[in-house]
Amino acid sequence: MATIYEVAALAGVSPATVSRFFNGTTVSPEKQRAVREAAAKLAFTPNKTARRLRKQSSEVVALLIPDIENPFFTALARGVEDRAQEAGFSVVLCNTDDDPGKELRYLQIAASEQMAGVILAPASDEADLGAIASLGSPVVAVDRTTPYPVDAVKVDNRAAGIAATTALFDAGHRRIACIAGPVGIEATEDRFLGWRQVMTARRAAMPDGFLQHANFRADGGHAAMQRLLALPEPPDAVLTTNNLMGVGALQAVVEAGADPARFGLAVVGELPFLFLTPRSVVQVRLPARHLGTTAASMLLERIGGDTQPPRTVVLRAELAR
Amino acid sequence: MATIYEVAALAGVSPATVSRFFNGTTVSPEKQRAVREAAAKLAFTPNKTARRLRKQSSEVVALLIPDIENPFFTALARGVEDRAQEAGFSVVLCNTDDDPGKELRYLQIAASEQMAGVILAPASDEADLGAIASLGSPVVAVDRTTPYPVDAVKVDNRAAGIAATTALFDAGHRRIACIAGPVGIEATEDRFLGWRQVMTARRAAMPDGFLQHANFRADGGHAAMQRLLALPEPPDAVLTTNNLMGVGALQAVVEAGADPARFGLAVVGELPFLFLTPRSVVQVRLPARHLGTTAASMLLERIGGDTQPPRTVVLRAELAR
DNA sequence: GAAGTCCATGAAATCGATTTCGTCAAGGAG
DNA sequence: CTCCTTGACGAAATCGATTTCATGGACTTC
Repeated sequence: MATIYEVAALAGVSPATVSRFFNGTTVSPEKQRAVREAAAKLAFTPNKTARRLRKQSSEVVALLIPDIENPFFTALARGVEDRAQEAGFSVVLCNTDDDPGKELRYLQIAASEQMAGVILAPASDEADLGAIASLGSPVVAVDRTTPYPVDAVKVDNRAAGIAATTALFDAGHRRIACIAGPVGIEATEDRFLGWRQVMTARRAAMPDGFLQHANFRADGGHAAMQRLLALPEPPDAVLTTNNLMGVGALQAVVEAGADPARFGLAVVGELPFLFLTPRSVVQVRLPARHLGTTAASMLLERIGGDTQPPRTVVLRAELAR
Repeated sequence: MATIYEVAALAGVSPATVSRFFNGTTVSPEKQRAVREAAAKLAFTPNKTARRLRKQSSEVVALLIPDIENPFFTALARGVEDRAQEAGFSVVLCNTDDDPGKELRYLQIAASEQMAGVILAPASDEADLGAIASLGSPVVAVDRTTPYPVDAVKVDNRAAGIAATTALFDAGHRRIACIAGPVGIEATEDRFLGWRQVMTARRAAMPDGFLQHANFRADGGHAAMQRLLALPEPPDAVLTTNNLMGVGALQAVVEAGADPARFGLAVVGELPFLFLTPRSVVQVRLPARHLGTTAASMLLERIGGDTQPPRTVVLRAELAR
């Protein structure tokens, strides 16, 4: 790998001039040509590490998501990537597994790698954004918010929960259970609150056991659904507050021999790779990719020097079909 | 962010000693304590950029995959990540979209970022590994091989194609079509060859149109299936050479009103988030995660200085159920 | 007790870019 | 014609770590 010094020597100019050439400062035409030729001959690529050390910043942003195997987050990641790419930034994807420890580690890495910024779907409220924020790197929270004053992009989760539950009511269901995510995650908690609000307003019964907490994956939804079906008086419909739990729940319904077209299922999110799903399944489509592009845009503005007070953008989810 | 100099000053030692403390060289107990305390007080984190510049290497590996929204590749990525994590490495995920241009760009970035190594599912044979290889960073090809002499981890794709096709035969199908991926991708081409081998051996007819090429995504499989169903004498079964094309094909079968439990469908790979799929669907399970961990292990060995000649590891796929 | 090892340590060089500062020459104003 | 501004450009400092080299003291060994 050729260095700027070798290029300078070959071109008969100083390293400073080579640097200027590559960074757009004015350089006389003859020297431009000399540098261009020398660089081409040596296949020179500027060393990003050296540049980063000197400039104290990079063209890399970190994206921290809880689960890379969840299509919601990969779609979101696609959005971030596309937008960042346009602006000449690379994206580093990090899997936090909803583990605050891993999250913290990645945040520290982002800091010590001098990344230009961080987009984070926080695993917990404790996310030590303090560390990052005090560092000057901008942070944008996505999908979930944090108590720290940073930009955020989220979905109107309460409304999503309300829409989904209402749709189940409209389909004639009354005994509607809810499979919610782990406690403490604002996004899915709001969806659960939407469910409760509708249930209360419609004076529907919410017996013990109708609220199940589960991990965010399919196995969690599956187990929770089995618990619901084992109740003395099981529900005739269920709302899951994310997509993968919906997959697991549907699986459990099918396994139990119930007719999935009869049993009411509503999902906040989309059942991924949907094809044989009964039409009766209610889905509230979340703008995953859009969340990503919006978050990336906001981050890029901050990186560009925007210093307005933190904003929160709320996107609407819409009932599919 | 505190620097090593500030720590040194506070601890009353030289920067060299601080560096030695953090890198495990012998330092007297008193100075160890002094450095530890100073570092703690200043919340010192070593600047990775400076370290990387000096050491000419980093603890980051790049993983280049064609499609982050394909569960096969995310599972693979998980494998890579888990293994790398254990060894203290971070993984940077890059989406090549099966675009040789993007792939080349990311390879150059990997080079100029002085990444410790690259794991690559090549988008094309032209992948300019020359650039990377000449650089000294080790490279491991995964899922697909390349003409360059690098380590590789792949699946016995021919056998997978044979197993899937044979299963369709065993289920009584004779008019079996094949939806293959784009030409030039070795992995799926081998699967197609497996199909042809079985068809030839069993003297089954392979009329024009029974071989369809499609892009690797669900929409490609969907369109290809529609073309197959529109044939004057359509097939009664189909093999798709990857998972997402299988999703699309199944969708098309259902839409066309055919009974998916009757129409034979075999997929090399797994239908993701499978639940209502007819039991009759044949799936050849690919060890996605295992491909990832194996590739990561091989890469880590190379990073560790292993210089044996390039190896190719072939994993077996097994018929599901 | 002299000579030879070994080890902890600090000073200074180093990685490869960017950037400040100063110089020098050309061009414009008075 | 002289003074001043402007712009190109090179020398050298800088970013923050690692690493080489030199030194001085403690410890062995004969």
